[in-house]
Amino acid sequence: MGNRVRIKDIAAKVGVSTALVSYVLNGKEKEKRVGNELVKKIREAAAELNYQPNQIARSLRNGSTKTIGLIVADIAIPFFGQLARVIEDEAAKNGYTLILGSSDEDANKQNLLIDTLSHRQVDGLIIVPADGTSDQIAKLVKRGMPIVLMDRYFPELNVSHVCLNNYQASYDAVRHLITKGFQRIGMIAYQSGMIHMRERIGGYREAMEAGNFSKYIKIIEVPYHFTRIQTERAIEQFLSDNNEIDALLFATNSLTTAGLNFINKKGIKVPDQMGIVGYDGNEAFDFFYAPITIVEQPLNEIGTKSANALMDLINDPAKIIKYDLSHFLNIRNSSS
Amino acid sequence: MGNRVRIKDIAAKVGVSTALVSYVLNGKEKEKRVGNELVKKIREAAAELNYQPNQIARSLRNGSTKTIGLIVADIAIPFFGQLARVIEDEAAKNGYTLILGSSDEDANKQNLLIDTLSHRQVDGLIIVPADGTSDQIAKLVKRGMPIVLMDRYFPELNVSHVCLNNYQASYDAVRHLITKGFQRIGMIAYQSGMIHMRERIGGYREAMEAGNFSKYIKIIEVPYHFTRIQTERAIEQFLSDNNEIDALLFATNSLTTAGLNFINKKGIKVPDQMGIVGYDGNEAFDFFYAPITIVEQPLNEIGTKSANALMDLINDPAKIIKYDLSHFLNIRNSSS
DNA sequence: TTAATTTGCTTAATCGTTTAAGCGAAAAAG
DNA sequence: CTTTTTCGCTTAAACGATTAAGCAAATTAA
Repeated sequence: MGNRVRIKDIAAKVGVSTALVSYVLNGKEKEKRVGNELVKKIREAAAELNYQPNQIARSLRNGSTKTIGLIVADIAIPFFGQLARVIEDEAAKNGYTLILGSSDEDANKQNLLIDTLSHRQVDGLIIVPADGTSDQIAKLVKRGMPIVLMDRYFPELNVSHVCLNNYQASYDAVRHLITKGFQRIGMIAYQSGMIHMRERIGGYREAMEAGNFSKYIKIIEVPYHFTRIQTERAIEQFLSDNNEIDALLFATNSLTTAGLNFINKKGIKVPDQMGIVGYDGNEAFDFFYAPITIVEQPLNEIGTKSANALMDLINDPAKIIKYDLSHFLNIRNSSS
Repeated sequence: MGNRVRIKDIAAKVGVSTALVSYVLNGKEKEKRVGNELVKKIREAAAELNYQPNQIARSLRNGSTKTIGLIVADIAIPFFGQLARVIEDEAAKNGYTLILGSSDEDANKQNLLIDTLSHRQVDGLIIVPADGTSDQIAKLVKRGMPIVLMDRYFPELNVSHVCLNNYQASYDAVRHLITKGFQRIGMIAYQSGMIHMRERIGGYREAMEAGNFSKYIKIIEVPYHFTRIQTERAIEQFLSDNNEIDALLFATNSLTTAGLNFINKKGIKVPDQMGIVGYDGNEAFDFFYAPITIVEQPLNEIGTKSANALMDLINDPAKIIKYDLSHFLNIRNSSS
């Protein structure tokens, strides 16, 4: 703490100015033509005193913290945890460190996090934006903050993003179910105006129409909180309708989990009584008696592309990049 | 970026010194007796210019970054993701922000992370220490860095920690299996000198001895990498022995997952042919045809206690706290 | 009326780095 | 032998905030 060694201490020990020490420790001894003898002495003194550079001071002076902020919905959700890990590694390769925040899909929390992180002078932000936060993002961009949106984006904003091609993913999932003979396919999604959810729903809808099953289109959107109970209610509602459903497309991992639990409880057999396709892999779905067919997202690609898009943006504010990546439909027993 | 507003700009706009602005924005206008008129003007100017404090400059001056470093084995593992989330929230309540790192249970990576984070002047560290890093921790402590070890600790060091009472947890799990009539209970653990693993193994061993089943004690320790294949080999080895086993205790979540996959593949029936108890809950284990009995750790308690222990330590370096928390044995079909 | 105190502000140092500018001395060029 | 260039180093400002110290002016006390 108080005994921290500063450049000044090394300078004093060797008997030179702090400038020389800084040059040497930053590897600029050639460029700044520091004498060979002193280079050695400075290196030795730094090692001997166990000098640890103060990145805060350096950040203040350089105007760059080599830090990137990551705002996800909830780091406890494996999908985001895995993305965080990929981003962490990719950032580290380039000398960046991660500062973390979870928004709980809440606009106010997200706003607080953005403030906290930008006060900490992060060089850029990777954000999984919450519903209705287009203004927050727009304001940030106008202030000149490098931003990459991940998992979702705002079509009205010209901001970098790395997402799944959600429309295509849902479309393919439904096509697959139809191919397997399912017709009365229902969908359970989150109540959200965000594009990723609208596209997942849109893909479902259009695939149903393309299959001439418009009359069987049934979508229930549940709120983000109390997912479990709301999902149960949604399924109950599906079941109590005259036109029973014979398959379900779940728009996220947690909806799938909640749904399967309930389907199990009700004794509904998968896939005989109900075909199932979910989003985002999970070990849980491998252990289900009928392993679950999954729309898999390319996590590594999303993470690395997000990190690199941000670092590119930091170096060149004009470099706006938009990715809509492809899914992989991992077909298993639950849908055949 | 370049258009950032500084205290100096507010001072210029109002026509006062930067000192006054700082006093007002920090709520010290009474203490420092700033005139009411100016207080209002300064507040207005700050709002009008949309002043955003520079936490880096403040950190440098104050010698505190209001930042805590969190080093886990892998943030992509839900167990650590959930802990991170709890810590994030608890830290945020006290104005602290999280900086994140994953060590992969690797001493070198951990060392790099510790350097990176301490260069960034984190006020303290919460570490899930990798095997063989006692020296790293000791050195940090000697340097005066506030540290809380989580999930595991080093008995030889007088450092704060928040862990499970792993001995008791394994002991209870084995007692439970014995009660249910299992006798030839094997254990699959990680190859690790870390106390948490030694205690989990120790608890197993002593419960077996207490049940007069010493002769059935069989432990295989698999390396951290290539868990999947190594776990399969371990189970094969158990099965090929003369004394077949009738139950398995898995020392972690990922071992359980790997093990169940293989047991499934081999067509072994749980619990009739093999009783199972694992560590750390996971949705996956609810969906297994025989839901898995689990040693559940009190994640919220571990996280909040770790965060608070660290913040206490930051405020009072003498306040060393050690918790060994209790598990909850969630008994389900896999063991009865 | 003078001295002491209070009020309300400014000045300037400081945190630990980085780096442009400058300055003798030595070496090279004329 | 003088001038120019190169070499090897130091000085000091800057990043943006905080805060101890100081200083007039106004107020109160003596």
